[in-house]
Amino acid sequence: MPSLQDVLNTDSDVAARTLLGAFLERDFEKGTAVVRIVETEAYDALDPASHTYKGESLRTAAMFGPAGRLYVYFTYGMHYCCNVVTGDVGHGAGVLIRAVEPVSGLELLQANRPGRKQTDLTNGPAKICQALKLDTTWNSHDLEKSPLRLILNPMLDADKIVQTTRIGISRAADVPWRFYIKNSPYVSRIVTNITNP
DNA sequence: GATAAGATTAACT
DNA sequence: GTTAATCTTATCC
Repeated sequence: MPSLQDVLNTDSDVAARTLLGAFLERDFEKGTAVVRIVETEAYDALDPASHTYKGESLRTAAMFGPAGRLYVYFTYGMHYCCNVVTGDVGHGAGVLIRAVEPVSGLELLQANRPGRKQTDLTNGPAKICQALKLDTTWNSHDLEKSPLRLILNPMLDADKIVQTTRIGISRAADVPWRFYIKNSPYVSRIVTNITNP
């Protein structure tokens, strides 16, 4: 059984496909919630859209660490977003988790985002961090370990995956490194830009 | 020291 | 569809 680090020590666009369908298990005081990853985006050190493009900084240090760890950043003055680190140590790359769907422990997630419809609970990168209660103190957390574990599942068939350009970026906006599971009601937005329909 | 932009969301027209 | 909220970081005087 290969370790998480072994599987994710690869190009971030490959890892972004691999992570579709994977589970995240989050232990809270009141129980465990499980979610399934349905939308990802890849970022790489050679990619002008990546936080790591201009080299390592205090903020991005986690992305330069070993694969299979967490990178959480704070943005727009109020939101956190989480990534799975990929590639070699010293190479700043990772996969942004853009949307997940609840598998179990739904009420634990709802408690963190009260009043939201079920499909609005985790269909965006900052919503996921709210529902799973993640902030920058989780930077570099090893995803093999509780209370937040990443469990990989077999790679989905290519015909279940849709590939498009990434959302909410201005640089390298033409790079088709967004991936999501076809027909998932939890994907963060309607797609206008399908590369592999 | 000042300023602008940002891997977003929710509320509004 | 448009826009306010809100603050860290990078870049530019």
